Amino acid sequence: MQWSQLDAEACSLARTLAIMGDRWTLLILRDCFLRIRRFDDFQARLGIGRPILADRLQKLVAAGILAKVPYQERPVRYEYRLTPKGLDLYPVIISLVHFGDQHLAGPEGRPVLHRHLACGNLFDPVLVCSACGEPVGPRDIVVEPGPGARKRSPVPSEDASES
Amino acid sequence: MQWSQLDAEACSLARTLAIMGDRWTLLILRDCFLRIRRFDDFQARLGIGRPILADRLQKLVAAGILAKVPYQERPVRYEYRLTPKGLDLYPVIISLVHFGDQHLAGPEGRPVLHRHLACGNLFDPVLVCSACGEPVGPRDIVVEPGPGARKRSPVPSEDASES
DNA sequence: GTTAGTGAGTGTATTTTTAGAACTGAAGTC
DNA sequence: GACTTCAGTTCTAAAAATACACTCACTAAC
Repeated sequence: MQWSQLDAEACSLARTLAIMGDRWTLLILRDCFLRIRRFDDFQARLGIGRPILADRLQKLVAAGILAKVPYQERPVRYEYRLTPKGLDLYPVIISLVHFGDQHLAGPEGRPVLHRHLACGNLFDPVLVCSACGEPVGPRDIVVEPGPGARKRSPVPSEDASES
Repeated sequence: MQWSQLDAEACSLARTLAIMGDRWTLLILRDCFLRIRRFDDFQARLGIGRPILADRLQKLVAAGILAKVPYQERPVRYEYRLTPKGLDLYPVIISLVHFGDQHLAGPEGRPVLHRHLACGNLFDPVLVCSACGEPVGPRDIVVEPGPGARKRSPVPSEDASES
């Protein structure tokens, strides 16, 4: 399988990874959620090479995750803002951060804490079922083919013919 | 910034990405959650090159996300199983899949659906606050330095010294 | 007791990415 | 007119990922 044909896979994970599966994209997105918006700010914070940054920003714009909007006219300068689609990536970022918090924090503890404005408490993200509101774990779920399924679905059944 | 020093960053996202930030690792993990466990099964399903697969599995074992356990003795053969730490990556996988479901599904619809065994319904994952149980979005949270914070925290304040 | 077959990997050559610096270009500032 | 800022682009060299064929250990068959 080639990287470029990942998005043709009938797998939502593969399609998502086709957009954000490289080293830098998620780091750029992290900064987007921290309200970094300008080219040079990304570059300075991340220490990323300019050509790579330009390429990644362009791809994120093409994917509809960021929007390039002018913030001044005379020399036209653009900044990059999360679109509603981009904002939907928040659970991904938070889940990733939470895993790092749980398992990868050094002896000093977590680098950052998250406070929920609505209730005022420090919190951890919890994944719950939209139907019943209970937390869901890896063994609480069954995967079923959906309308967009193709033969090579993530369900391991392709060896059925030789069993 | 070099890829290799990502895990030294005082950022949980960067540390997590240092383990799983490449093209293949998350795809391998997806298959792990679908109970794929053997070298050749991964290889056949993913179409990944054997050297890359060997490398990634080794790294995941080193990171404590997978465990290599023998499943037969005579020629000692190993399979790769998720550790408890690995199981904690479930929210990451599910969030990524859900983003793909929402925004990247083709006109035919979602490739797979998820059913919650506990309540029996098809569902979407929702991220809620562990303290109050309410859903959290990108603008409902403030980030505060934690005990493991260093000067280069994700909060944009590093230019203070040179301004 | 050679020969073929399987599962799990290595080694090497090739392609891709990436890093890093310098350059462009438009506009404002001194 | 020289200098600076921002947002890139264009180079080259170096690092990394990748594909492909190959090895190794063992089993089963002949």
